[in-house]
Amino acid sequence: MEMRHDIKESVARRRQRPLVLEVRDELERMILLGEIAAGERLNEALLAERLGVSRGPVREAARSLEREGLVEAVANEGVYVRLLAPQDGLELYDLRAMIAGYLCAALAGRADDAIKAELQAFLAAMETAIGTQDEAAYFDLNLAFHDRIAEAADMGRARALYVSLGKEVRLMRLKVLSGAAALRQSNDEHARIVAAIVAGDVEGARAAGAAHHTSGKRKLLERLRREGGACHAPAGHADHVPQEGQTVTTTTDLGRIT
Amino acid sequence: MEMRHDIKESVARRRQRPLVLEVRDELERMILLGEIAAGERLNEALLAERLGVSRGPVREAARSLEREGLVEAVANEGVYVRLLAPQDGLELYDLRAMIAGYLCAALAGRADDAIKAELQAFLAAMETAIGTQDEAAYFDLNLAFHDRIAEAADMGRARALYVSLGKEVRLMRLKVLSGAAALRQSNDEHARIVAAIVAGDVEGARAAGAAHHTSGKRKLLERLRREGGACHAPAGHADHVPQEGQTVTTTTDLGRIT
DNA sequence: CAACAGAATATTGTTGACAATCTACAATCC
DNA sequence: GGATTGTAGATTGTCAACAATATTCTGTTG
Repeated sequence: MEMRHDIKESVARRRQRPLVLEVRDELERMILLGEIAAGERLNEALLAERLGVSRGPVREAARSLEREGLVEAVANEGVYVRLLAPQDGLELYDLRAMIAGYLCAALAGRADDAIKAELQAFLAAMETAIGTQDEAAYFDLNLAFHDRIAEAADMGRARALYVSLGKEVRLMRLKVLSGAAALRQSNDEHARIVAAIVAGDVEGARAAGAAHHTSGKRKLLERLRREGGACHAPAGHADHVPQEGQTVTTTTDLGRIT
Repeated sequence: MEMRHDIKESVARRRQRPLVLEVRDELERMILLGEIAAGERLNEALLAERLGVSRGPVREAARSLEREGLVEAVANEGVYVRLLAPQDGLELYDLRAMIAGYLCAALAGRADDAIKAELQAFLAAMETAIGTQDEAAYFDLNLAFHDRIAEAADMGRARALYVSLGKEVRLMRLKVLSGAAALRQSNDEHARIVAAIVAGDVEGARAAGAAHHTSGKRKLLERLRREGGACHAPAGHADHVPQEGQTVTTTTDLGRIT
């Protein structure tokens, strides 16, 4: 009896991820890549048809994304891609800086030689990307570098938060890692983080990890001062998003802008 | 036409809330109060029947709770109330301490006389509760006090995180606010927070807010040393462990269940 | 008696249909 | 003309049935 194929098929089917996971990933991808713009509404029926599933999994995926902060649901109206106000963005950077510092500190207290070497290899690879002016490669390496730190720190909730907040930040569609000078500064900060982790300097690692993200916030502040407006062009149908144009204040070491 | 405010409010209230919100609140209540024990599975059909709805809203509510960290879904098997390991609890306290410090610092930089007076009134009320040894009242006041700080700090994401992490902590079912000495120490720490906020001392408020939560972590550590075991008495049915080949329904590592 | 295959049962995964609600636009009135 | 009301279409909210999968039970076999 020809069983091989049947068995393989059976195993494949058993490992099939529930549709809601596929849908969630796809929606997240579309949102993060801007294929669905900030402030835009997610049409359940349309998305379901395009993805070849029914509306049930789409609705579940939307609820999941809602709790993660990528979309916002309005009763009897629909779910919208979140449109962040400038002060929301600043807050996200603050939170992310704190958690990054926490993760770096945790890793500094438990890092073994293997992870230390791995992080130093990341540094070298990013240095190479800077040399060849390959910004796309640097971007990917940068992402992998930070995720590796979060993973190695072995802090489940903090890592999840860090990743989740990173996705929220991407809603603003800022291109901060652009230009040779920015890359240069970024990897210098990376080097300080790695040095502190390698030295087992817990507080130094915390400070370096937080500072690296705070510099991203500084770039956002500069852009806000220059452009003065919202982070993203407000779509016509985003009335439910709080967007009062009040003065942005922040309580970190960067002082406050008025 | 001049429509009175209470009428508009009444109409708004009558406007039916989607079932998924009601179900989510009810499930959250049941989990937080321990009516569904940690590690226990949520039976969709049973819950739907008990709540008088169909399974759709129950599933959506579960997805929502999953992203919040209260439950964990396993593909083709069900969603379980999260069972926290001791180290997960410690991590939650750390995160909560950081965010509380952030919120207190933000409030110290923007507090007006009204909120300052309000916080001092909270202090006095909690002092009274200590005097009459009314632990239940102190518990409620304590909750309201911290939520008021989070609200007044006007940091949307940080506040949501603070509240959400607070619920996760409750999964461990610890009774830290018990005994006259504990209440005494707790309100002394509250007083330091309020003093820093009233003085507009941003960094002092951050430190006091963080320290207050760190002392909760210390109590958890003491208990762990004394009892040596898990945070929660392991029920016989609560030893569910996701195994190889199962699709754990989360894209991010939401921590382990043990 | 232990181990195993297979049926029976319970539970989750998914779907399409129907009801409730909102939005857009045309008809009506002042 | 501008505001208001009513209607049609689109979209979300909810449900119950069916399919796929996991679990439990049971009889069989070594």
